Amino acid sequence: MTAQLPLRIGDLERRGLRDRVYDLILEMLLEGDVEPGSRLSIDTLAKQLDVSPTPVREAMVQLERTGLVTREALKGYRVAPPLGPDQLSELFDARLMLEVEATRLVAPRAAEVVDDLREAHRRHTETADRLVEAMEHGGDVPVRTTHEYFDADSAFHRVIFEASGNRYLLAMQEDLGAMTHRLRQAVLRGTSDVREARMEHSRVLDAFERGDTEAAVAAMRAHIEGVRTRSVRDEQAS
Amino acid sequence: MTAQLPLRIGDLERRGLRDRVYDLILEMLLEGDVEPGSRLSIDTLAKQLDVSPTPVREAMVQLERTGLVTREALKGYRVAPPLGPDQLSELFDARLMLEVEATRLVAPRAAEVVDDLREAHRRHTETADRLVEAMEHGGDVPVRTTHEYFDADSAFHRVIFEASGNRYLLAMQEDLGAMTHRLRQAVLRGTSDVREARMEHSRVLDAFERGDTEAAVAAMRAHIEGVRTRSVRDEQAS
DNA sequence: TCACTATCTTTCCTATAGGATCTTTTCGAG
DNA sequence: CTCGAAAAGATCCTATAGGAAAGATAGTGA
Repeated sequence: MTAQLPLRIGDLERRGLRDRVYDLILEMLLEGDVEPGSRLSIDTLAKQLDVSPTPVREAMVQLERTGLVTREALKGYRVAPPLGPDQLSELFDARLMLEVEATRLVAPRAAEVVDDLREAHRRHTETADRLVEAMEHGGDVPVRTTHEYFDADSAFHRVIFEASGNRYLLAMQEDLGAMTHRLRQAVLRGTSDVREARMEHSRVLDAFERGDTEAAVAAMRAHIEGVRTRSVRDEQAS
Repeated sequence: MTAQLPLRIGDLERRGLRDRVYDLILEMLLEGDVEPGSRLSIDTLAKQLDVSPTPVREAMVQLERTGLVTREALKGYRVAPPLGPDQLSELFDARLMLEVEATRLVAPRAAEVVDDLREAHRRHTETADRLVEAMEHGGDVPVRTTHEYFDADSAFHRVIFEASGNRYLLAMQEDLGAMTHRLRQAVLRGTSDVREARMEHSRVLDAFERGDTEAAVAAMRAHIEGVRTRSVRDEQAS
């Protein structure tokens, strides 16, 4: 986050070229400026990033597991098609299960995480305000602003999963994270969505501060269902 | 399953060398004849399988995601260490969540799956009987017998997940599947374990046949908790 | 005897090259 | 003009080779 990350690599910073290539391609995909269904040529990507095909190939295997790209043997990789209605429904069912379970695990030890959660919520509110302002101001919303908002949103949920102390739950959440992220940027339409999300997060935080486990679970459930409702609505609108 | 699968490859059967290499290494790991913590050299594996390092490397990336192998950048891959007590606990928490949720999703449509479930249970019972007989007979139990038993066990649970109609749930279950499998073979000690597991499966099937959702969920929960109890007991015994 | 260093070996990691396969384009026949 | 087939191009896939880093071993000094 210095000034403007170059697409070239050049210096491998002590953790393998494969991981850097993975990050770059992931960012490219999440940025959203690639057409779903379009081909992702190994050789082309390798030339663009100025590396050999081997690390690109490894990164693609990793990406395949996230569901962001699809692979057909001997035919290459493609950007995954957008989520259909049924896929959307399944995704939210799975996410609801995960978030509820994580909340239920963490809430009894609410005191240990409430500080981190409050800080995450503060950041989320801050970025949300900035985003709403930018949207109301008219014109194009800076990519950076939406990016920060999404990051803050993810961070809020991640606080809970990391505190759950269950590495498998965390891994599952991160697996779904990529899909969820892709969904988010496709959805975000009006300022009301942002306001509602902020309010729902606030209710979760309140329940944690009061140490009320059942209320926390209920609030989290309501939040995920809220996201689902808004997503489906925007899906149908388009 | 013709007669004796050769370690060499030779003919690539229309789905990429990478996938075949993955299957072979996976089987080798699940077979259990590799020491946890031992190194998995890319080049050595490539020579053993008579392929180049590239497809081996891709397969390892895939295996890394399953948790069966660990990777340290610039240091190579290792067979994952055995599950510690806390890891065991987390694994069962996660699996309990998944199995309960899947059961809850499927049970209302029990009629659609009860046939498959009954058949899976029949196979499980059959292999269990064979395994118990072999164990009581004394001497070494054939690898094939235990393998068939584990497969039948997995298949029983898979019926439910596939019927859930949620691809993310299924994917999560398969992710945990590798760890679960590794656990199983480390645990299996007495014939009572097999009998208890068979009984618990039977109760799940009964509840499905009666169309009683809550009973099915309770039976599944009891089953997973039973496996957990037996695993922890055997863990402490060793 | 112990600790430290330098060298050597092993292994990972990346790059380049060539064979096999799929896609596209072009040409010809109906 | 439409359809089918063949050839050219692009791409995936695998193999081989070489540079770089980590680990092991032997040797020297305190």
